[in-house]
Parts: sequence; C-alpha cells; structure tokens
Amino acid sequence: MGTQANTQLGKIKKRLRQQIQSRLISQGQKLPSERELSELFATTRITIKDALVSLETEGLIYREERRGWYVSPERVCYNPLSRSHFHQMMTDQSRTAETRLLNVRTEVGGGEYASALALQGLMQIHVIERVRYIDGRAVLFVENCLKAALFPDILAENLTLSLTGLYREKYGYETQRSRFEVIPTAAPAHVAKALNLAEGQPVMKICRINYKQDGELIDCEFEYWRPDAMMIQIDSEG
Amino acid sequence: MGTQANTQLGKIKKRLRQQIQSRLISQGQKLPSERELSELFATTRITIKDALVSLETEGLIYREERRGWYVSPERVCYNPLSRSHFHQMMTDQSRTAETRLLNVRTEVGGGEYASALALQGLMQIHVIERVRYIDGRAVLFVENCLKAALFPDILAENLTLSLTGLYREKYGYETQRSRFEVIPTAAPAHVAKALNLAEGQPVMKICRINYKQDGELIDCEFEYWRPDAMMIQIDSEG
DNA sequence: TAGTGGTCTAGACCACTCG
DNA sequence: GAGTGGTCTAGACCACTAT
Repeated sequence: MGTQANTQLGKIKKRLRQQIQSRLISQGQKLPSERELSELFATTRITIKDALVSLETEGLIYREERRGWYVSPERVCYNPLSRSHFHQMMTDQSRTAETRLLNVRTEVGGGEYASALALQGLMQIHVIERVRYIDGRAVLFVENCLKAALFPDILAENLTLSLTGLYREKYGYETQRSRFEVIPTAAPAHVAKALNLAEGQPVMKICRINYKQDGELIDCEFEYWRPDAMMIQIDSEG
Repeated sequence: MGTQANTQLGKIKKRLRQQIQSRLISQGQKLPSERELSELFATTRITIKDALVSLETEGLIYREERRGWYVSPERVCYNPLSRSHFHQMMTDQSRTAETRLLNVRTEVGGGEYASALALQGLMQIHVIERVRYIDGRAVLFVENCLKAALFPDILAENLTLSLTGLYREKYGYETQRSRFEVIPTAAPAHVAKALNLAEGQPVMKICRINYKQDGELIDCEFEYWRPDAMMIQIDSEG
C-alpha cells in the first residue's frame, strides 16, 4: 500500500472532503482555524496544514492569507478564445463579476513586456493592472500592456470596462486573437498581494497577445488566476 | 514588508533559484538530499521542504517520490487543438518522446467515463492507460476511453502508437476535436503512481472528447501532466 | 542495508487581519 | 488585543528506492 489511505493525513483529507462534498460546510464558508482543527483531529498544526494544502491543490478549498481557509465555490468555465467579455461570460454562468482598477503606469517597455510585444528598440507602453472578482471573491489579476502610441488618451477612459470594447469603440481596432499560453506556476509577489495569496502559491498564468485587423500587434495581457476558481473550456469546430 | 525577502525561506529559495537559473545545477540533475540541504542552510528539513515545494510550484524543480528532487527541463509546448500527434509535436521541439502501455481493460461504463461519453444506459467501453515520456522522464498519464462497439479488435493492435492514427487507418474515423477542458488539480492515486508523484501533488488535467466526421462521439481522453513539464500554447485564426 | 522523501510530534515566535 | 496563518526549531519513525 503506497497510498495515504491509512495515514493520519489521508484520514483527515478524507473526512474534510466528505464534509465539504456533502455540503455540511457550504461554499465560501470558513473552515475552523488550523489550531482548532489540530485539536479536533488530535494532531499537530503541521499535519493539518499538509492536509489543507493537499485539498487546496485539489481545488476544494482556498485560503486568504492570514485570514483562514474557505470552501471553494464551483469553478467557472473560461474560454480564452471567446469573443465575449469577461463580465458577459460570468453572467452567462449566473455569476456576478466585478473589475477594479489597481494601478496604471506608463513606462519604457522592457523584460517580459518587451518580448511579449516583440518591441524593437525603446517604446512607451501603458501597463494597466486590474483585479477581477467573481461573486465578491478576488480570483483574477490582469496586467494589460499596450503600445502607448496606438492608444492616445486611453488612460482618461473608464478602465474597469472591457478593454477590447474600448479598442473597438474608441479606436476602431478589432482584436483578432492570435496566440495564448497557459502556464501553471507560482504567484509573483505583486500578484499574490492583489489576490490575498501567500507568495509562492500556485496560480494559472495565461498570456495572450492581441493583434488588430491589419495584423499589427496592439497589446498583450497577463492573467493570473486562482487555480481553484476556474477551468479552461474550449470548443473547436473541426 | 509582506514579502519573503528577508525570511529564511525567501533566502533559500532565492539561492537555489540562482543556482538553477545560472545552470550551476543543470537540467535533470538531482539536488542534494533534504537532509544535506538542511545542513548546508543551517535549518530544519521542514523549512527546506517548504522552499523546495515552492520552487516546485514555480516549475523550476520536480520530485520523484522517495527518490529526490531534480531540476526541471524546459517546458514543452502542447497544443491540444493540433492535428499532429504527440510524438510529432515533441520531435518538432527537438525532444524525444516515448509511449508505454500500462493497462487495458474492458468494462461497463460508469462514473466519470459515462458522463464524459454521454452514455445512455449500460454500454461496454475499453479503457487504455498509457504513460508518455519526454527525454526519458514520465510526464504524462493518459486514459483513453472508447465505446467498444465502435472499435472491434482494437485491443489486438499496437496501442503505443497514435490512437487517432489507428482510428483513421483501421476504422476510417476522422476525429474532429470538439471540446477540451483544462483543470489544475491533484493527482489521483493511480496517476501519482504512474508518474512517480506523491499522492495529492498538483497535475494539469486535460479532458478531451472526440467526435468522428458524422458527429458521433467516439472516445474521450483524460490526460494528467506533470505541471512543470508543459505549457499549453494555442494559436487561433480570427 | 543505506539513503531518500513522506509523515508526524510538540512546541515557538512573527506578521498580519479584524473588531 | 485576540486570533489567524506564515515561518521556524529539533527532533522521530516509516515506506519505499536503489544497490
């Protein structure tokens, strides 16, 4: 038996899983504290924590840094190829979505931005940082990185709305999705802070590069999702 | 300062990251044991383990259960929409691929299989379990689940080759990809065993459902990837 | 059989959140 | 100020791998 079935860890996971899946603890609800759990299960905090981290990996629970552990709501389906906006996609799934602007800055592109935008030489870019909430929970940190020259005065607009909508209405750019990547990795510090994660916790990173109708690259986007909050779902014709 | 910058954990992570990124430890190479590392850094195994798990989440290192920690090779790019076979995709990236048949069984469909195949009533299915290796490392566990009635005598074929190729050549079925899902989750026991993971470690689960040219559903596939081994990359026209 | 990671005990202090 | 998770110490035994 190489399994955890008969270990403390396995028993604790199994028990908590039962409680969650039978809805004895409901979605979004807080679990007892690690100290309480360690008394309940007559073990140490380390063992409890190992069990919680494991359930977190399954996507059953999540944590808010120094606040506690909570039962994960159902995953939302996310289609990076879809034409519809984030808010629309969530509404279609009977979820409420909200976007907050965190920070905007203009700088000379470098590093990850420069290579994603295929910048040749020095060029100004706008970086727009936003956080998206689903049913009140911060689940997605988004960094949009725009070639400034293509978007005069965009920073004066309402940036909590759909940027692709703004591209179309204000500038006449139709975005044609071209490439995106999905990478499971750890949250960088600024992302962790925005999502109430501890540094180094897992996130799903999605990088997307958008081109307009004439084929010119206009912006790139870095999304960081809480991994328990989503699944990617793509339908393809043929 | 909410960051790890000045903690033991942060320092250990930073130091190991430097060693890896500067190629002082090369890809595929084994790290010193947790006990050795805890002496080197003058700390306990628990702290070392926390640092290693965090680097594992980043995708920088990986573990083989009870064997040790290793530096991750570069991620391969994987396109679930691509028409080309797994082996072809890897060869295109100058990687060597190998597939081994783990297990084959025929059963009456139920549970996850039944719902993925949209089975109505009881029906026999073949379940084919395989492990795929990239450059000698087991990185992908695949479960194919076929409606048995559509594939007479398929179990007598060489099942380490491309199944979609077999569908086409032996049965005249052209698969038209229709839907796939990507879900970050924890490895179930049988997957963990096949990939030398510990139970509960993170994997990328990809579920795909294949239809043939007339629209009939023919099989579904459950892939479980080591998360440090891959990134999903999709190009779309339009 | 020696060595590895996996699990586990029994504590401690710290940084941070919340009321 | 009380409570939380985050970090940390100093050990231990066990299941398994490799030889």
